[in-house]
Amino acid sequence: MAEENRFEHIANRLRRGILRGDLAPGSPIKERDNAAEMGVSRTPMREAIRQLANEGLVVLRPSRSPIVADPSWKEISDCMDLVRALELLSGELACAKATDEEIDQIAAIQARMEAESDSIDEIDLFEIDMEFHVAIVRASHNIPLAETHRSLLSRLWRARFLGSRAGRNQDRVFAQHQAILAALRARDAAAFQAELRNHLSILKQQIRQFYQEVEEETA
Amino acid sequence: MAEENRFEHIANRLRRGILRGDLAPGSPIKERDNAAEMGVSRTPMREAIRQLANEGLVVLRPSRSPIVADPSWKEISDCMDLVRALELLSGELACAKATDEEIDQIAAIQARMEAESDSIDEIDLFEIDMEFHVAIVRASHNIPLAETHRSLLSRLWRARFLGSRAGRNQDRVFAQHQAILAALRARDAAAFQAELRNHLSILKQQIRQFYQEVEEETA
DNA sequence: GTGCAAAATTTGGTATACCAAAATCTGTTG
DNA sequence: CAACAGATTTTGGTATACCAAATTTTGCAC
Repeated sequence: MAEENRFEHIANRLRRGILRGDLAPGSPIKERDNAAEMGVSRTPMREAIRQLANEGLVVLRPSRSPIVADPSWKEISDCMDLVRALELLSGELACAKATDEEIDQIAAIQARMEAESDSIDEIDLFEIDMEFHVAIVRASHNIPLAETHRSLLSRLWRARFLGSRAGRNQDRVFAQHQAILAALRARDAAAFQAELRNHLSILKQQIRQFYQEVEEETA
Repeated sequence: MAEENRFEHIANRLRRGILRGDLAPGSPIKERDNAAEMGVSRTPMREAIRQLANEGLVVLRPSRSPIVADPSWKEISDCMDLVRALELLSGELACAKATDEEIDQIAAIQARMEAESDSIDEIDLFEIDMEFHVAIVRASHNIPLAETHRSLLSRLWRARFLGSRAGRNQDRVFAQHQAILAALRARDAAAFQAELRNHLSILKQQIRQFYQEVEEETA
């Protein structure tokens, strides 16, 4: 994956920690302590924290330690609405501009997902799911769109992961992906968007359910 | 406006320079030289450059000076498609959720724009135009959406400014803004989106024209 | 025990110095 | 004159030290 600067390395490490839940939402990330702990100076740690901050994974507070973001359901929901809008646009563009090779690649991702679904790690499987969506957006041939989408997805990663784990409906997800793929193959933007809407609305529903359960437990 | 850190100050200054065209697209921004020139150390200059980089205004190259971004027409066009998608979503949400006060505020912005149109600076007028669009997005009550939109707008600022200057059709813009506003007042999402599409397509057309003229001159 | 003021700590921000990699310049050699 | 190897410069990255603002703790007085 190319060269990895120290601060990128730290950022990745922190990101993983946050997304896997090792660093609890709301817990502080002290610049100095954390840097010392990982054996680096403040400088790269600073950059890493900034990076995660503008990915939305940590929040900076004036004169206070940065803390791991703890998004409300509203925030998650807002992000998902945004992701939906971006993927709908991607669908329109991809149906018009994607090359046949790109569509084959997307299909290959889905095939891989189905093939490995019961032999691999929960997290790895989920990563493939994300890849599927990312590949579709990339097929739009709109780079700023792809970048924006990627950044939002990483912000939603944890919520989507927890939701999908709670959901336990792999087969239905596969069917939805296949339907989306078929629409793309047919270059039928309207069908694509309909299927995508359906897929994402189910996903969102799942996550909402998960958040409600957590709230009930907390209350 | 809050407090302004040194690096924010530098970032703003550089941004203005880029957007106004004082720093030509493609010209290098040397960390050290630039820092010395502005009487600060490398540290805040670094942060400022990073900031502008992830706003898309400068591009970082490995082992080379960062340079002022020089977006192609394709890139501008892609960003505008993205902005359009975001504003269309905002319209849908704003029609459903904006408060009457917010709508009044948007109307006030437009009124101010019309009132001051021939007494103020070209750039200031343009700033008000941007404010109008930002206010609509804010009325969606979707913060991630607003942030994403803001970041993209700043990236497009220069292109839109140059396009609008070339266009010289203030009255038509006013009419379009009023139409959008009326749809919002009526909470008619479909009408809102139709008017917005129209407005943005004209804007884009203008910018395209401008880019073509520049290309012809260069060729 | 309570309230408040002063001291100590924590924090972000900045300056400066150093290093290694990369790019560029330079001088020599064929 | 061309090509190539070595030296120099430029660049980004990192470590470290210092400062001021803000927070937190401490301790004294009532």
